[in-house]
Amino acid sequence: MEKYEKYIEILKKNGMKVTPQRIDIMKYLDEHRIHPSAEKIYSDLKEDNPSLSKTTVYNTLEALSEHHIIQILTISGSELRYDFKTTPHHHFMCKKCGAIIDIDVDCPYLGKFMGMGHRIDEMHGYFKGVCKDCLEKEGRGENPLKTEMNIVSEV
Amino acid sequence: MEKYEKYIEILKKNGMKVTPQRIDIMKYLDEHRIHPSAEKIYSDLKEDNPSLSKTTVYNTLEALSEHHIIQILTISGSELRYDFKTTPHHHFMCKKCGAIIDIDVDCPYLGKFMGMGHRIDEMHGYFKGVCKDCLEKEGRGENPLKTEMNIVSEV
DNA sequence: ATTTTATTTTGTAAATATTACAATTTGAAA
DNA sequence: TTTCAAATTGTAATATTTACAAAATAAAAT
Ligand SMILES: [Mn+2]
Ligand SMILES: [Mn+2]
Ligand SMILES: [Zn+2]
Ligand SMILES: [Zn+2]
Repeated sequence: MEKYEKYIEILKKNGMKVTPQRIDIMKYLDEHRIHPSAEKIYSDLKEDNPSLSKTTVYNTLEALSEHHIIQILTISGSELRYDFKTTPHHHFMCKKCGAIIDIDVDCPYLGKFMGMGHRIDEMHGYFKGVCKDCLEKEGRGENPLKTEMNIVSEV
Repeated sequence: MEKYEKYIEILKKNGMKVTPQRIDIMKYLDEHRIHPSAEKIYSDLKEDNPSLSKTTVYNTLEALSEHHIIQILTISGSELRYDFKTTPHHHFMCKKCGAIIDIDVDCPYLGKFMGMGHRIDEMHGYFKGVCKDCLEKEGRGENPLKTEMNIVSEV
């Protein structure tokens, strides 16, 4: 795995200095599409680079997101999660196991919102519930949404 | 303003004890549809009830959300915001002034997601940008989304 | 109306995530 | 090679949320 060129390219294209920490963090996000937290990125990368600072992780994530190289997900509510993929897509979070997975659809409402006069910079579609794997382990249980809206299709 | 009956009804219907603090918090959320934070609810209500505890605010918000009397928004990323309205709708947050406003649309993807085998309990549509008012004060500026996807309609 | 009891409220302390800051290091331009 | 703005590091501070135990109280039982 010696493919750093990809990340160096991206950094240079954005006028950012190329540092080993930035390359490591980008590579980690690119190869771990689980939308990890800053803490997970830090603790995993620290194994191979013990001098890595948590502040560097936060600084880097902030810088990358400002350049739209990564996007920040607020789906969890307790910690920010980071996504190497910046093209619009939705996310599902399992409240049992914490997994966050991509849902590849694009939102049909963007045009409508633009017409309201606001400037839209980001859009996030978040769904929360219990994932297929967890359901198979623990049973399907109740679906709170069903009581409050009409479900289009049931599995 | 002596309409506590509404909130008492809701609490009783959900098998929750009726307390003045819970009534105050529900009434506040019902009458302040700005999706306030726990801190804002606390500091505003504390003026009329100086013995109110912040823990009570958090406990109450947690209890109300578990009974689906309110919903929790993770749109901000730095603090949770609370919404008395629980029927599905989207939100827009202005990154300049912090305002969060309702967008009344419903998501056409719910059926598709259900078909994937996950149990969906919540859905959140979050849009972020700069609101109309802030734009009029400070100019429209750049729209980062425009570079990454095709905008359907521009104002 | 009084007693009883499980629940709620309260205040403080602890936990967690994130940011601020100053000293040191370093990437890259000169 | 020298220079220097920018990045990294470690620590301290901040902010939000949760844990916990004692006191208060809503509501059920008497
Ligand atoms: Mn994603
Ligand atoms: Mn709302
Ligand atoms: Zn799961
Ligand atoms: Zn605004």
